[in-house]
Amino acid sequence: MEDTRTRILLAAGELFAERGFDGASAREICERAGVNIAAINYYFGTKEALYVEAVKAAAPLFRAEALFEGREMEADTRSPAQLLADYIRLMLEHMIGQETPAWKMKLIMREMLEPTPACEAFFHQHVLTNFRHLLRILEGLLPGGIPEYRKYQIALSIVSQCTHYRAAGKLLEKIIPPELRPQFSVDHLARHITEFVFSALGLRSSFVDQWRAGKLDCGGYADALALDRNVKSE
Amino acid sequence: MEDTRTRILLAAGELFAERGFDGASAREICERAGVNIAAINYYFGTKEALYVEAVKAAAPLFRAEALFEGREMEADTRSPAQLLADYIRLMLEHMIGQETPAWKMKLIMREMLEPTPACEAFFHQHVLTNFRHLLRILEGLLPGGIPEYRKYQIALSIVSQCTHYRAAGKLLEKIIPPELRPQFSVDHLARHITEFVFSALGLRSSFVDQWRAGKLDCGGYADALALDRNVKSE
DNA sequence: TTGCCTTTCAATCGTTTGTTTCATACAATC
DNA sequence: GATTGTATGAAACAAACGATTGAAAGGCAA
Repeated sequence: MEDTRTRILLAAGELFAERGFDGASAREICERAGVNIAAINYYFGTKEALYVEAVKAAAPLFRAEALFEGREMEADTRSPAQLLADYIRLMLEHMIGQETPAWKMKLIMREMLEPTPACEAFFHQHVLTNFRHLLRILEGLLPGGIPEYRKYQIALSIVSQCTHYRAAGKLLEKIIPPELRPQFSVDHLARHITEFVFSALGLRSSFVDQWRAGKLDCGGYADALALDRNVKSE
Repeated sequence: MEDTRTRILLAAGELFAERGFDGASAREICERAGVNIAAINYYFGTKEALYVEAVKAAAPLFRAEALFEGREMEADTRSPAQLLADYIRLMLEHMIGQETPAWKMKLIMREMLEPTPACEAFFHQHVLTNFRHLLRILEGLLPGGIPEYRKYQIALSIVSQCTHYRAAGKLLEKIIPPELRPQFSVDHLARHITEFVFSALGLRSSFVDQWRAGKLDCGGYADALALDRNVKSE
């Protein structure tokens, strides 16, 4: 039955994400899946092969290509600023959104922290294409003369802010006071990070004004948080 | 001999950081330490107790108090901007600097990603005090009327950029082209992140000008990277 | 029914795990 | 020199691990 294979893969993904490769025993995986221990050997061969399949099942989430799904690359009328805003929101949705299964992103973050030899090449390619997408978006925003390393630094400053909320997830739950937690939803964080990045890039005169005026769509917010209206202006 | 205990603790710290609690076997730890297996029981009781000791040995690194070492809190003449610049640099030095043992920060990041029940309370307290230090620095920079959640968002945007270079360390080595790698030293990153954050906070008119004029010390840099001089100005 | 192939199951394989035991070696104290 | 407390070492403990086996069960065509 194909259903058995799927159940194993799901249970394995959840447990691998929760406790890592060594922490999740084959017996517990099969117990959660409600199948016999031998099934993991029958369908996947070894536990390691099962792990690779679980990572491969989770990795497609981590794609910036989703930004362009349903659109033609050339016919895309979005401004570079809107593209960056969409990118940030897409990342955050994957990180802390409810739609995508939590275990998939957990497993991917685990693979980022310490790459498994079995998944290394495959996974590296996935992350690299995603990162290059962001670099291309930035090239539309930044002037041509900007040195290459600066693009990398800026890109990493952007992705780090997004990934941090899953990387340090358990810890943040305890650091952030409960009454402040509503301000750390996908919507709120997407708005904050986008505004933070735009402001850092000195794009306030044009893009952030559009942003504030509601001409850029990101999370359906209309009101402005007015970052630098509150900031000390000397 | 006290030396044996120390050797075990060091070997355990390195191996726990490398492969996690489950991945590092007690036999391998003792083999690396050059002691008998029974020594881990003799000095620490259980493997778990040894892990706790290893984390406790590594955690003191993660302190913002180091910013003020050798100074009197009240007599500190540094401006809030300089304090933030120092904070960023201190974090980065701990993350990717050569002075502090790499395994200590690896172990701490591992504990951040998935807190061990044994270390949870102890570790939480450590991170929290560090985070509150950053919040206090920000309060000196930002106006009084700014909402609390904004301070948290900004603080997290800052720490995420610093921690990211260790959290995704192995992966970044493959993403960043070799010829660009010199630009990702502690000095270069401290400068980039500080400037990125200052610019984002709208502190360009005062602090960043001082920064560019070399009046703020951070990493000994004198030349300006001139972020927004390169940025498209429409 | 019969035969055949796929799937599931209980039982067990050889390792490796963390932990413990007991005997020994060392150094200091009486 | 005998004794005591500390430290180390080789061996073995039960338990859990991943992997495998051979038999049983199920479905399906002939």
